[in-house]
Amino acid sequence: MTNQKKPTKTTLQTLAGKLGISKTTVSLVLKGDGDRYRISRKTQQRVLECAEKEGFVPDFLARALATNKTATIGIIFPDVHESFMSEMLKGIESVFYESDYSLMISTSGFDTEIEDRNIRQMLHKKVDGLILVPYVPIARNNYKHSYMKLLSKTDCPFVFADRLPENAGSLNWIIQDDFEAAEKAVCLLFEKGCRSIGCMSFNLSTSSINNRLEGFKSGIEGCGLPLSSRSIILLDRQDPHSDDITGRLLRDNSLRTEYDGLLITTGGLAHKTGYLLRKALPADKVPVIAKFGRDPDYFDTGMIQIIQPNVNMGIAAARVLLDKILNRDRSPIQKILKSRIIDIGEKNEEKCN
Amino acid sequence: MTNQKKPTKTTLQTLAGKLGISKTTVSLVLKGDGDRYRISRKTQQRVLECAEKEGFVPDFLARALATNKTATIGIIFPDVHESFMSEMLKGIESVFYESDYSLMISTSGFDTEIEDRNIRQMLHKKVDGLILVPYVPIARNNYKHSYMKLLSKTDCPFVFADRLPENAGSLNWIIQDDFEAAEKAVCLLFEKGCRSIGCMSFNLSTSSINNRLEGFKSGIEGCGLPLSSRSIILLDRQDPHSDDITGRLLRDNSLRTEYDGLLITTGGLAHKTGYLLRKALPADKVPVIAKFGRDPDYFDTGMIQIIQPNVNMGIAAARVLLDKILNRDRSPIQKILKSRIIDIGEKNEEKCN
DNA sequence: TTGAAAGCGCTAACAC
DNA sequence: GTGTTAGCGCTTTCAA
Repeated sequence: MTNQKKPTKTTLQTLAGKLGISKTTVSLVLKGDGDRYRISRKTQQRVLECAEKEGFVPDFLARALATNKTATIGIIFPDVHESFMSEMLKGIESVFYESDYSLMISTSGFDTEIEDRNIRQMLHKKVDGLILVPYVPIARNNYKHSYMKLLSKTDCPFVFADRLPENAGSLNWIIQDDFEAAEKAVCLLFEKGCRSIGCMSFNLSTSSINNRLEGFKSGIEGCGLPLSSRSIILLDRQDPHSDDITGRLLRDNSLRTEYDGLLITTGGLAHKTGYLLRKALPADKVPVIAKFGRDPDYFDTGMIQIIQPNVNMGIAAARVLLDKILNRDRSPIQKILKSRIIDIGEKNEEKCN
Repeated sequence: MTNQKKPTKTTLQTLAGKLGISKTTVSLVLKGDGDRYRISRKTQQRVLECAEKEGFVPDFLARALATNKTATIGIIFPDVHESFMSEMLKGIESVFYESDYSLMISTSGFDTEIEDRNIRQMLHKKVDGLILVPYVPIARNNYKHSYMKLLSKTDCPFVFADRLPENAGSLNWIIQDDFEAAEKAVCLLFEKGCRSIGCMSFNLSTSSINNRLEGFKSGIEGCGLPLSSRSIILLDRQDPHSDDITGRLLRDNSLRTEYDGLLITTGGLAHKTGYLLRKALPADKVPVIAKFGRDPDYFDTGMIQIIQPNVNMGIAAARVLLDKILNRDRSPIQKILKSRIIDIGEKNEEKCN
């Protein structure tokens, strides 16, 4: 009834007091190192029982301060809306769940300053490792990620996923086979009879997009088709109300009619383009479209889909990071995961939610 | 060249030493309390400069241990794939970004034990607050969330979002107007000429679904239509390969033909149903569908959409939580946010990604 | 105005 | 086998 505000949280000290032994012994036993330090079975037993009875849980912050470890992983995404975020996250979670790590997540909302700040914040909060999906601003060719300097001098292990910043040659990363996937998609379009194949993309100077464009070119050449200045359509704006795909398609007549096949490097752009073309052209004039990204469940777009290994990318990134955290070996690990191409009408497992 | 391993991290102590004053003074000044403690302007100036020069950053864990605050918010989602997660997250982030909080996120993957564990873990990690989107297992009518006990005895403020567990009457929560939205959607179907309106839903005993079902009934009665045992179709499985919508639609002929309007309580289910019905029936026999959830960009489903205020729900939940964290007032805050109904063919802002 | 010192609760090197 | 003790780096009360 008096100032019993504090239910006197059970601490190591409390336990030690109750048992009449020292904090050290208790700590050792509770960590499972009892045998290694040859603490008598009897003592161990008593400690365990008492801890159980008192519902002792070691204070996280105190331990973290002492060990400088937080069992927390930081993850930086460019944006929440990218559908691959949830898939990657699933993969990442599945790995870290086992080891009792928590995930601290932040998105940069397409703003490099925020991205920078978020990375700084995570390092400040002492995450044990970092998974980074870098954001690359559109149409700035020589953009340098300012956080690269920060990262270069941190002890905290990190791994890039999906796309790379500049100079990532000797760092850890997991990406997908953008080049090969684009190449194959072009071949598939060719097999379907397309002879005037174009490629449409946002003009992002990031590795994944670059690789897709290169893969496209290689595919075109591999099929013996000509490559012209009109083969690749680069969009400089993501804003639908300005000089982007809508405007281009409406103004440039030939753009609407000169292709019988189109490789589109991102899903959203593909859906929009498909939507516009279907509106603008008679059905038999709409080019065959191949695109990166999976269609939403239960919507048949009639496009060739390049399915990216997002869940696996998450798993791989998490595993690499865990390895770097646990082992002192800092030699870079780099992986390229395979995509899968789903042909038009090919059976795509159905999901329900 | 020698054992200079440690670049001797700058600490309060270091600074104090360099300046020839005490830690206290430095700490006070750096926290901005210099004036309040009437520390001389000159000293303050010196401290600030020195801290700047040395690039001093207070150690997060040490401060957290001392203050028992982590500037971290825990968020529990049932699953990453629910599209509303990314929208809510956007809202939540927008609020906490300002105040320099980090977000620790975990998903329970439709498993109540994991959900429980995750909450426990977040409390253990000393999050300053918790946003919970509870998972409710399908078809278990009397399910009790075991974490309610845990929460009842924690000091950590928390707020429920989107749906409520049992006994949430006196807790903080933000939900949406499921009842009214369902009711209105039914009226809209009626206005469109539907006279045999059914409702299809997963059989989840959670507040949001219950409210939608009640809203449906109320709407039906409001329109003067009869309510029969066949008005509501409850599905007990989410597994598409078992006795769920697919099976029901294929086996039960009348199910396919007895409705001219359908209210469906979740987006994924609606898309699947629409897909199946369009396949099974001639176009003029497919019932008009109203459903919760927004269609994917650039896909016209021809359904009435009930757009839920997900971003705002995130914002509201975050604000409430922040308020509870900063103020000692613990009286519950509860809000119901409005949904918006988009009629078939109504212009829906287009996005590009 | 400023400083000393007692925490916060745990870890780990070292002593007995 | 078990205990002592010095950190980890910051906050905060109290005294000067």
